[in-house]
Amino acid sequence: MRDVAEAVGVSPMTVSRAFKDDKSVNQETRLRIQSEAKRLGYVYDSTATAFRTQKSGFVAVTLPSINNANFADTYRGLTTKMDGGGVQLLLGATNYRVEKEEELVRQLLTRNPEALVMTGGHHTKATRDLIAARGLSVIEMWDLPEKPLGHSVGFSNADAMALIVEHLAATGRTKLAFVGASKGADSRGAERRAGAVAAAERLGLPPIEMLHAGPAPVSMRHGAARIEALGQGAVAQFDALVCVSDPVAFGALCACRRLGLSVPEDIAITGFGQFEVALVSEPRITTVDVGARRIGEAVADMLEAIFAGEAAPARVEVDVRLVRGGTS
Amino acid sequence: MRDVAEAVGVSPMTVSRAFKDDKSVNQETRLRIQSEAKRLGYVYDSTATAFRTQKSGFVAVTLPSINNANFADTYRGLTTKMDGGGVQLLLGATNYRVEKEEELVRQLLTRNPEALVMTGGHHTKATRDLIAARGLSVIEMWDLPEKPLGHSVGFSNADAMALIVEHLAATGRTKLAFVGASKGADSRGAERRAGAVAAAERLGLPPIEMLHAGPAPVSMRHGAARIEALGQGAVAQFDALVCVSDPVAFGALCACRRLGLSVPEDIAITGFGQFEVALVSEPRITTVDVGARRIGEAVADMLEAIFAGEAAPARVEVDVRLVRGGTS
DNA sequence: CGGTAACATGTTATCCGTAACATTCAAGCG
DNA sequence: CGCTTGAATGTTACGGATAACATGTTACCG
Repeated sequence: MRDVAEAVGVSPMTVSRAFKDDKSVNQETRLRIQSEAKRLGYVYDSTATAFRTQKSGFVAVTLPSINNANFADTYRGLTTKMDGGGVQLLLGATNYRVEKEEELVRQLLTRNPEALVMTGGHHTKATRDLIAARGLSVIEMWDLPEKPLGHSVGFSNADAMALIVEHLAATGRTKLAFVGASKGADSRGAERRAGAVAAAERLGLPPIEMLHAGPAPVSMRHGAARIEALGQGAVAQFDALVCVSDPVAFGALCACRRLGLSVPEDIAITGFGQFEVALVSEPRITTVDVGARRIGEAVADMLEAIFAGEAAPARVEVDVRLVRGGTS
Repeated sequence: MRDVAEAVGVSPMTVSRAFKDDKSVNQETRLRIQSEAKRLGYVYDSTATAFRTQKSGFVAVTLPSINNANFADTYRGLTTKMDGGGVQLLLGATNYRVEKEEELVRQLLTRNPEALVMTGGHHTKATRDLIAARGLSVIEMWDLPEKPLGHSVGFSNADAMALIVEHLAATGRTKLAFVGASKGADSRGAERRAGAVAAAERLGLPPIEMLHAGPAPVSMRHGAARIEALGQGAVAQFDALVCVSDPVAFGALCACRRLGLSVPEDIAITGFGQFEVALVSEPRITTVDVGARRIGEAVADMLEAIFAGEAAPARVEVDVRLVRGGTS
């Protein structure tokens, strides 16, 4: 920047101003500076700016996994809406583990992000302390925690799953099995399971059988493997497979087909999250649309308000709705 | 850091050393510093370090889309292998457009990344100039460009697609249609199409019909919509649908089922990329395993070598192999 | 006991923009 | 003509960590 300043014959301060939208710089001077900067191959250094102003221009985001179309949709909603806002997203994956999240948050915080967006409402104590000590704006998404750290955008996984169970009960299904990850790993999955169990009890259905498809994250192959391993006889004892997500449901659907069970005649299958596969598969999978993308957009709106110094709502609940497909 | 130094009764320099693996710090002093830092809630500031040392600790990565399981796998391969290496990935999505890529690279470069990993080998001139002016280490992945900017890790999309066409020809299919994005948008898709066309010509097959499923990116729904829109009669004129990717193939498979065509008896369907859906669907989809994850891992190895100052290979070709499923 | 190596810590200057304040100059006004 | 005002630019002093060099301290040697 000094070089550019000397070449043009002004002070570095003027060059600095010329690169921002400071209107006090003479138009002609600005043009001369810009052309000279280009000629010299000068590239503005965000690092120095971040250092001097103590504003990094980063928003840190944690996702359980990048390899999940739901979270990817949320991320896309976020990026698309924030595009051009002058902030960059700094992404990290927790692999569904709060310990990994803690490590990640620690790492992300060293970059001085101006806000932190986390997926989920379960964190280690150290994570919470780290954040609290900072006075950093926090948004938790995908859950609506009872004790939020700051803002939250999401929905109740338990209530959303109850929609499914109510629908199955209303269509005469009574012998339900829940297909999900083994206990503990994925908190959203656990809440969905709890929601299903509670809804079944409330509706007077027999207890739901638990089919563990392995440690989180579980996807198509795990759903398929679990059902195929059970075998036709065991699966046929149920009249509905309540799956923790659409990919798992799809896996279960394919497995049922291989086992010679027809869906939905012999057995109903439901998913969760409205992944693309649920909309396209034949038959389409009954699921719950949780508006993954809208969550991201709502978070972006909230961030915008926070940065503008406006009052942002502490809690935004996004709508969820049952989407009935051909599998139930 | 000064606060911590004062609390412990040492100079800031000693604190700085204690946070690195500088062995010259007394073990006891280091422990005192660490406990005091923890007590005071001190968090190391990467921004200042990046500024002072002129090393950002960032590796910039561009992907066409985060919403693609193949690229997500590559990214996971990258992160998993680089974990603990002290560098952070700075991710951006180009939405399959070189102009967006240019803007993104411009933005990423202001953060002084120590290396730049880009998906694909097609860039605007401005992008190439920006990178050249920096003398930055570059790795292009997923393609093997004729004129690479630096290192490259990938495979020939055309050759990989030829494996599919050869397989179809060997199993007696002759009336092929290619289902992909409309021309131009996605360079990898375009290369696959070109590869299919060339292979068909070489094998003496009739020219491949082009079925455009819309602008890139195309996924399940686009494949399904294109085939359903054609109708049973038109589709039945072909004996194989060569799809640009597994999701498109899956969409086509579901559409064929809806149209009452049986796969593979009436028509064969092939995908590309070995997405999970290809492995799980019933029947499984014939595809090409391109080792998405291995690409990421190979890039990580290359980065490691580059940072260690070792000689890294300019070009790494990953193996691809045909994976035959039940759709052909 | 002087000398030296090995270890542990301190001092100083600096990375590059920019906030805050100071200055210059021309124009406009009573 | 003196004064004010606004536009354009300059000056100074940082931000937090660290490279390079300097210093102090202990241990051990012949």
